[in-house]
Amino acid sequence: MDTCPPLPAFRADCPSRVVVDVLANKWVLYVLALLQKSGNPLRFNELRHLVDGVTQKSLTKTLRTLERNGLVDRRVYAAVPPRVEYRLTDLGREAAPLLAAIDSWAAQNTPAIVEARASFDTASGRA
Amino acid sequence: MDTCPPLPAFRADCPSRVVVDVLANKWVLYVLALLQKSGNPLRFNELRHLVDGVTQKSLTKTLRTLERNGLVDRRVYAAVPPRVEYRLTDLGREAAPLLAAIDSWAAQNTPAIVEARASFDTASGRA
DNA sequence: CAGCATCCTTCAAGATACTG
DNA sequence: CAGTATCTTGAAGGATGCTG
Repeated sequence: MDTCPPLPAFRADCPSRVVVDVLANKWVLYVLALLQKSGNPLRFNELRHLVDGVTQKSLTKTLRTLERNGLVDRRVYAAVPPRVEYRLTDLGREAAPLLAAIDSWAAQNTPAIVEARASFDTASGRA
Repeated sequence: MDTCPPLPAFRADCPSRVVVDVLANKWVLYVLALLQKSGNPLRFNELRHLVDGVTQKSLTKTLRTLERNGLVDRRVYAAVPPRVEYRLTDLGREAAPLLAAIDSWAAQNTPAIVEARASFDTASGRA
């Protein structure tokens, strides 16, 4: 049930597949990594500006998905103006470092990737 | 250049953003994780069957992307029938464990996620 | 402030057929 | 075997306007 030996989630009918589908997403990665690095709960508009380039619609959808999958806790405060805070759940606190690690690795290895890309493009572009 | 303090890749104009965009992908995760767990090079159709559910088109595109970004090496053998092997580059060998870790975590925590999801759905579905 | 609703575009992915 | 080419669909994402 919880594992699909020998290779988790590679089979389409494996339950963990849907979990990977949730996590292997750009905005999910940014939101979880940011909530972790922040250490504090973040409000909707805080996330909106921290996750540069995300639209309100995409962020809403991302946060709903994370909430639905038990990775993020959405807390609404009865106040005017409205105040909604998002924080990692215990489950989210486990997953976030895995995604943050990808962001860190990406940042460190961007030059190598950019170089590989340029090399590939020139090799393909010309004979 | 390589880092965007204090939060890598969260700004849209940060170069590492494109690297995250490559890695935060379902098929990329599976291909890299499989190549790592295999330890050996894998042929196109081997990957096609191991990554259950991927279409030939999507796999081709995924592999091209990985090759272009220096994560996978594509080796063609002049033979009949044609033989093409894919293996991790040094860069790919660094990145793969990070993605494999997500797959493992997903497999281990699927029950919790499924439960959270059911809980959320019943709470939303009814008053 | 934190969203939901709507419209519209685009572009990624599936199905299918063909080739070096 | 390992792809490429084409067609079609449908879901993701942007823009805009409105609301509790």
